[in-house]
Amino acid sequence: MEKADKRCAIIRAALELVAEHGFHGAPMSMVSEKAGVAAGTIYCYFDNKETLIRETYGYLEGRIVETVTKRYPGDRPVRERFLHVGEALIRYYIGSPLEFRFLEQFHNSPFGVEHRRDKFMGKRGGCDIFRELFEEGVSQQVMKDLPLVILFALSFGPILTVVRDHVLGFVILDNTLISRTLEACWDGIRR
Amino acid sequence: MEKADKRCAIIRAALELVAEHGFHGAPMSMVSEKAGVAAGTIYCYFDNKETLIRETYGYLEGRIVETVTKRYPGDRPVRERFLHVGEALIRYYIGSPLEFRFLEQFHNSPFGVEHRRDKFMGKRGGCDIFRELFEEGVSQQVMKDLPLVILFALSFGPILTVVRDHVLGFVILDNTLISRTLEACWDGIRR
Amino acid sequence: MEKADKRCAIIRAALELVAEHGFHGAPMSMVSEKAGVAAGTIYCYFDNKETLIRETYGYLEGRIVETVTKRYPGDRPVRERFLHVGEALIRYYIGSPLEFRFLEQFHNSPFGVEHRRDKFMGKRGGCDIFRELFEEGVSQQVMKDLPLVILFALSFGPILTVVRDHVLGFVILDNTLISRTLEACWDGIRR
Amino acid sequence: MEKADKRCAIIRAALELVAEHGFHGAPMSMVSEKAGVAAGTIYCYFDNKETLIRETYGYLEGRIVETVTKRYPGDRPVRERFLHVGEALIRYYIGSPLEFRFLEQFHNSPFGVEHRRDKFMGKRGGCDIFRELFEEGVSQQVMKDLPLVILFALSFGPILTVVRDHVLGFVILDNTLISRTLEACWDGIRR
DNA sequence: GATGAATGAGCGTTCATTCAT
DNA sequence: CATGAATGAACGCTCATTCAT
Repeated sequence: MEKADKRCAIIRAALELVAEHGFHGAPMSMVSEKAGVAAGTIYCYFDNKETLIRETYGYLEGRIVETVTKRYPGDRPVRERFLHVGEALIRYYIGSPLEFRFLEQFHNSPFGVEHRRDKFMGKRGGCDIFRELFEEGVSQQVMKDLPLVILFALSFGPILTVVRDHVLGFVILDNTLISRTLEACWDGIRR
Repeated sequence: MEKADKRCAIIRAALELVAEHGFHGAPMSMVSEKAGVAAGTIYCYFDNKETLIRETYGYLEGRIVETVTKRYPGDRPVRERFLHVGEALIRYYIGSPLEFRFLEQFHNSPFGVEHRRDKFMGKRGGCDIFRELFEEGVSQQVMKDLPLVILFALSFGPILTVVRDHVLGFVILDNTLISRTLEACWDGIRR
Repeated sequence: MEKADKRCAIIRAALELVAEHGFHGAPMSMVSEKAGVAAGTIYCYFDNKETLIRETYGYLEGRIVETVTKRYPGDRPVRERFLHVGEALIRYYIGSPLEFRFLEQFHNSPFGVEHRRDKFMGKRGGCDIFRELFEEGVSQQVMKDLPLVILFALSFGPILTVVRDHVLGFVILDNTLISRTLEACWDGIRR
Repeated sequence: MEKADKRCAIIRAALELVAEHGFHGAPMSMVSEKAGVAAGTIYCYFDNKETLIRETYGYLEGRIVETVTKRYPGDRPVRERFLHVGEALIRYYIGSPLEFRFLEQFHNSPFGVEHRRDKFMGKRGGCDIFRELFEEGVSQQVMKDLPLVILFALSFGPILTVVRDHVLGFVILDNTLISRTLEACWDGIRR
């Protein structure tokens, strides 16, 4: 196995175990077993468990930014861009339920809170696209004049909840349901 | 100390510790210490840690139902009832950040998922009032004709997100912001 | 087994294992096994390994002070008192080779150095009797006018070395050899 | 890099790390890093960690013998030779605190004890010069008629202790203090 | 019922050593 | 010879749970 492959296998294993059982239900011994490496090998690639989880998160974040950015209609109206972003997110999450569950676990851990705070406090990351979109929406007066945080909540709150319900089998998000849900979100934030 | 008091003290201690440090940051020994009882005593009242956490959750659920039900304007229009429920929830959570944090921890644990599944699959609980409200909203054609799960997501997704942001200090929810947020939620679900 | 007995058994086990194999050759698992308790039990009595070792040291220090103090001829000339102290030390160490080895290990560990520094810097302990003796010796002009540290080295350096040689079997310290060695030490420090 | 250079670099690295952090604070990986070689390379030169430490000790022993032997006034009286040896040792140790700390660590490890035993039991090493000096001192009746081991203890016990105190900063050994200390040692062993 | 000392499986992590390159 | 990624046994320590009192 190549070096990069091994690193990747460890991240995959961590991803899956954390997604299924949470941070504390994913002992390093289990991660190493699932990745097919020895216990100590993980520490050749990651300083400690926290770092492993953070880097797994970073890896996912990259993929999501990629997903959302791809074919982003930067020159279309705000509404259309919003719907694009929402749909990209929902489709990505639905297609990668493990990733989705991992992200939920991460966001709900101390790391996640800290991470959000950092990002919020200015150290931007891939979220700039969201910020720009909403700021433009407000300044063009097509969105309600609410704090960004509230607009985010009105948009991503339902999206994440809806995806969770889908992943848990409480609803099946087909194409029409996805678009109707996103339209409803738009109704929530639009003027 | 009375028997009921002791039981209650244990639940309070569990609540606070889980809220502050998460499930795995709340060892039984710490719970017993905070509750002012011996380590073994907890097991006189609860079979094991899982049960303790579940019952703590049940206790909170009861209080929330109480909160939402109190002064519930059952004879007023759907919109008004929705706003009442939403405001009751937000105010309760904001006034009881510990409870809110506990609930978030619980919902994001394996227990939480299982719990939601049980409730969804028919074993109702205190959520009937929500269900009734939304079913009526749909049948009266004042709400969008979407699955209940989606309407829940459009309503409680933003509410919980917004409260979390408040608790973490990313925004301050004053009276006007609360009502404007709830109006926006209503825009999302109304026809 | 009584509570105090268990604590004592753990200290004995730590003492023996550290004496024989050094700090790092005395894993907690071995200590617990030797003490006849479970691994976790040690932590009911001591915060961590460091504390266990420190308290073991403290226990020994107490016994030594006791030994040296007992029948200490406080009203006799400095020389006589010096010989009493030296002989008490040598006899104690020879009679308790395990204790002696432990002390050597301790003194040579980071803890030991720190401990000496603390004591030296003013936080006195049981060594006051030594300090008094030597200060009086200097002021009465029966000892050389050298810094206390040097006088200590001239006295305890040989004593500890000689005991070590005895314990390792390089020499057998009988009564005459003990007293002749102490006389030689006295020759080293006396005016 | 030459083969001999590499070997030497490894020994230097081991020496420094053991001196600073003790045997167990000097992992092979750290030694290799400090020496500027790969982890596995050490095993081209030394069978295992124990061997590395032993050979590091041997290297130091050689340097010390060299130091003590240089300008050794073999034709001068015993007293003078003793003072030369003592001063050479003290000056060497003080000038090479790392070496001194390593030696202390070594002497206090299981290896050290075994090493002393071997040497004592006949497999002589560089200590012959000491042995000769003291044997001559005794036979000329300028030294006390005590076993060699005791005379060694009376000489080197204080010397090592005094140097340790200097290295730890408890005293500063200037020229006069060195010579006065050595005179005191001589008082201890002389007739 | 209540206690809390005791348990021991399991955790995250380290590091001497190996071996394919 | 030299490399350094990989190994896995062993470490110190935690904590849910038990049970004699």
